Amino acid sequence: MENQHEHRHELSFTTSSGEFLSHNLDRRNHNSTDRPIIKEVDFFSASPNNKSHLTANHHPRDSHDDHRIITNDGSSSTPLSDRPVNTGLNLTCASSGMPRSASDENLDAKLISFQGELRMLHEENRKLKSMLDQITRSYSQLQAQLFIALHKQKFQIQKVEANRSRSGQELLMDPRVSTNLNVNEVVSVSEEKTEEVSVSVSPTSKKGDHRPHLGKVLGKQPSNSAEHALDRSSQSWESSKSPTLLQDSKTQDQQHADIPFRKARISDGCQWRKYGQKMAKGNPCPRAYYRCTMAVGCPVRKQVQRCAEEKTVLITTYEGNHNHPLPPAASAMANTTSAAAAMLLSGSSSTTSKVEGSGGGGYLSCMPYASMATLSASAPFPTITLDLTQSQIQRVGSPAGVTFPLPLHGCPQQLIGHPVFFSQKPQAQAVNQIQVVGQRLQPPSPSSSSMVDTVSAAIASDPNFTAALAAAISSIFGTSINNSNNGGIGIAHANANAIPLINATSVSPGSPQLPQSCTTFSTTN
DNA sequence: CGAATTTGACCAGCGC
DNA sequence: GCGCTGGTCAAATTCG
Repeated sequence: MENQHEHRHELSFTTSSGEFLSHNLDRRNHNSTDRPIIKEVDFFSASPNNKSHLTANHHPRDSHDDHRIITNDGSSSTPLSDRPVNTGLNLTCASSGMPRSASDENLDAKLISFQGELRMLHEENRKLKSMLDQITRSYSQLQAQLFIALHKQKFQIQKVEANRSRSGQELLMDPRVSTNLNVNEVVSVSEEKTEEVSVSVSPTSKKGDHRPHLGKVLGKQPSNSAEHALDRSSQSWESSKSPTLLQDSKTQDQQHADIPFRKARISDGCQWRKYGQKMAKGNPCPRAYYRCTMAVGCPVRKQVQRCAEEKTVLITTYEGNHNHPLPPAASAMANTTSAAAAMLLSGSSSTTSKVEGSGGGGYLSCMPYASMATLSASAPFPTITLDLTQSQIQRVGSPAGVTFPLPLHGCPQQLIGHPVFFSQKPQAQAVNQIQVVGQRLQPPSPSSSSMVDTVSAAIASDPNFTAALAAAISSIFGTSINNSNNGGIGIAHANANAIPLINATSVSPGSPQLPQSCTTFSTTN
């Protein structure tokens, strides 16, 4: 009977509803006299050679394939109906006194019935496992959102209390205070949408430095983490807070420094060194300037700035061409980006309708994934691409993950030169720009249609994309897009998943690489 | 202590 | 010419 337990245990283990399966096994066992369960399990021995072992003397350990049928590893599962199985149930029915042939037929019918039942169980097992996975994911997401919500609530309460406790005389004595308060309000609004600062900041004990440091919680950040820098930039704003507020926020940060939630950090695969930061006109968020440091003298630079309209959108503008090979891991994502852009090239009207129908950023802050719309703001005309990196983006709550950069080495030729991918600085390359504008009106080549369809389907199922696109277009055109649904809790991580959409292949062979620029819009949820 | 980041200063382009 | 804005530099600061 020890073997019996062993089998039952494994069956239960491989079934999401182990209790249910065990129940069925017990029931079947009762129907088959006192024969050990082992022999019933052996019905489904995977190897035809085991047919000879399907006897009452067969030891279950002799047929490991029995377990393989219903292991969690679906790849090793073998269809039961594909092999003739000697059920051995004649032993259980031998006492019936039926003729041998009739008994065999009866057993065959039973066997078919059992096989069908097992298949059903198998299918149910698979469904239950998928359900369990989904539930687990949802649980993680909800847990993360709960942490964020609690943290935000506490933070806001403490901030209100801090504001109340401050004396009006203090406000009058230091003219910087009022100004800083305004800044704080702006920062607060930003935090309301992204929770960037509130989620994972931790205090620093260094003298005179009241800025919380993400790195202490998130671990060492790669130098190419643009959003990290932006986070720190946002925290730099907070460095201008009054000491009272700083003290409060510091306390708050200390209280939540041990929050298990970690933001997913996305890099674009290149190494960037920040060389400047400026406050841009019309945007309360600072613009950060980065230089590619993957190779000496690489002229590529990028600017990262949060969208003024939608703080969850990161605007990353690339300029120049890399003079070095880019990480190979980025090629897959680059292809995806190219395909996605091809979709957009296929028809802007459908894209627009999707944006309008998406309800703005309603989903933007609710989804655990990020997608990316890409615009070019540096060109005299708005251009749009997108990045479907969401499949590679780490889920919130999972260990810090990194996606890889996507140089457009694999960019389809029909995309090269199109303004969506290839916008040049007007003041620098006026002639080339005219060519670009001419290409702008050209439809995509038919060869891209299948890819377009594929990507279109993927995009259609991604509300994040439409939300990002809505914010991007809103930023560019200044149109108001309905954001009434944008009340969800955002998962705090910014995707500076900037994608260099420009590649040397976009320049005719032999010609010098001209400075090029492209702006990407990435959602940060 | 080295590397990366921050940040004020400086410079250039552009419009008035 | 002046002011505004964006981009870059480089010393100071921070961090591991």
